Amino acid sequence: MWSRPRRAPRQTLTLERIVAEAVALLDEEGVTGLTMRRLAERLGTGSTTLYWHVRTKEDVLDLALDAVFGEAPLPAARPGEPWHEPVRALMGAWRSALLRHPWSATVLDRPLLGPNALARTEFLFQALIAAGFPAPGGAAHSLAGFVTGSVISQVTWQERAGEEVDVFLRERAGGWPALAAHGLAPDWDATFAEGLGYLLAGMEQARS
Amino acid sequence: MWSRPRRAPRQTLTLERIVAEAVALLDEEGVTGLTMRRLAERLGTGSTTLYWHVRTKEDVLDLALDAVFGEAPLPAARPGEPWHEPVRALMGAWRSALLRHPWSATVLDRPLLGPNALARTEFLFQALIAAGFPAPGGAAHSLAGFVTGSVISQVTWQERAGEEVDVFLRERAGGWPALAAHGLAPDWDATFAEGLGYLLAGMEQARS
DNA sequence: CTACTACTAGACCATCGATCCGGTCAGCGT
DNA sequence: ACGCTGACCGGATCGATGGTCTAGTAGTAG
Repeated sequence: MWSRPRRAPRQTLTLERIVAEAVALLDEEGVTGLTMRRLAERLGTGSTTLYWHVRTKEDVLDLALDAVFGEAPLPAARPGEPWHEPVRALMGAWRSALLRHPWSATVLDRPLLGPNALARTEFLFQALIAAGFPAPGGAAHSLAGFVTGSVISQVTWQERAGEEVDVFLRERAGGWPALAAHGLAPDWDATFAEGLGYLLAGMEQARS
Repeated sequence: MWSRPRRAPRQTLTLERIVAEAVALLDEEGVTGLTMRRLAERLGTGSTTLYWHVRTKEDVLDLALDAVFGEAPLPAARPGEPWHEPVRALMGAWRSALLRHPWSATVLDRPLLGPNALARTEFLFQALIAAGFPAPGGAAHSLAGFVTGSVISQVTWQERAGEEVDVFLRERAGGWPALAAHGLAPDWDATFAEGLGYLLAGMEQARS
């Protein structure tokens, strides 16, 4: 998607409108509710028309996902603050944006090559370099992967784990005593903060 | 899926055979290649028959994914070893199993409630408790999320990032200098080990 | 032998992503 | 003034999919 050139617009139906409506539709009905026909209908056009602006449905998802990344603000640099502050802020904003659109978790299995995603990745690399990591690749990928994994875990448990699953787990809790005692219904925000803290602490230790 | 009872078998076509063939088909053709019809055909039966053993296609994916988790061996306890050794071994095996079946990354957005996945999660919790973490929930979820995210990152970059994407990124590398300099074509094994090291180091620090 | 249940399958349905082909309309060179 | 080109639109349609309806068959318990 990102590597193909854009066309010159005539501005009746624009890529921007398509993406905005796609995000709205995804928010309302989830990933299975996104159909080219339904999306076209909401835009007051035919499904065929979409294919002039977009090559496949995958393109729509790529664009929608990058729009979500765009919601995560890049932290402003405050001189004198410890290096991990902007990193923590970025990862938190990253996570929040994804959680605000839970369908995004289902769709994270694609390369994040949109401009918004790349800008945030670049920010992360720069922050780590400024912090004194000469080879920030491992740290950056770890942080990004951690956010991705955390969001997916949380969303799948929250969304899919309804009554049925809960009952099932508690019924057989005897088979998984430690998990049942400490793993069910976690405080997701706290869990994320804790894990991010571990990562950053380990990185701080390796830095010095 | 996991919360529904099994039927008594007559053993011509069994759930086990279905799952094994599903994994094989997924390995060969990826997640888009898994069709109820194709799966049935490979099993020498009609697609309708599958629906007697399985309620939806989602069930097949649940089962296939749990079969993959089953490939990760549970580390044997060796007395006297540091607490993070079995944890590191488990996470490595977990990751390896998923990477051996790259389609699993596309399918990780579902609750991991199969017996194999739960057994490994339970092992993780117990190892952390034995290590002295009184409330291992945060640490365990962090580790699990980290593995999930790492695998997804690696698979998507490796699979989808072909020639086109590579060229695209290097062309515009000027826009993301730090990323281009340190983030492309990483050594995935080393990156995973590094990130896991950060996590474990941070946890060790919090423990003491 | 009968009845029951495990199990199989063909025909069929709605729906989906995507394409074919035929249009419409704005702007620009002449 | 004119017509042509290319941006843009959409109805009809294709092949395929997940899933159901209905009608069976075969092994087995009584």
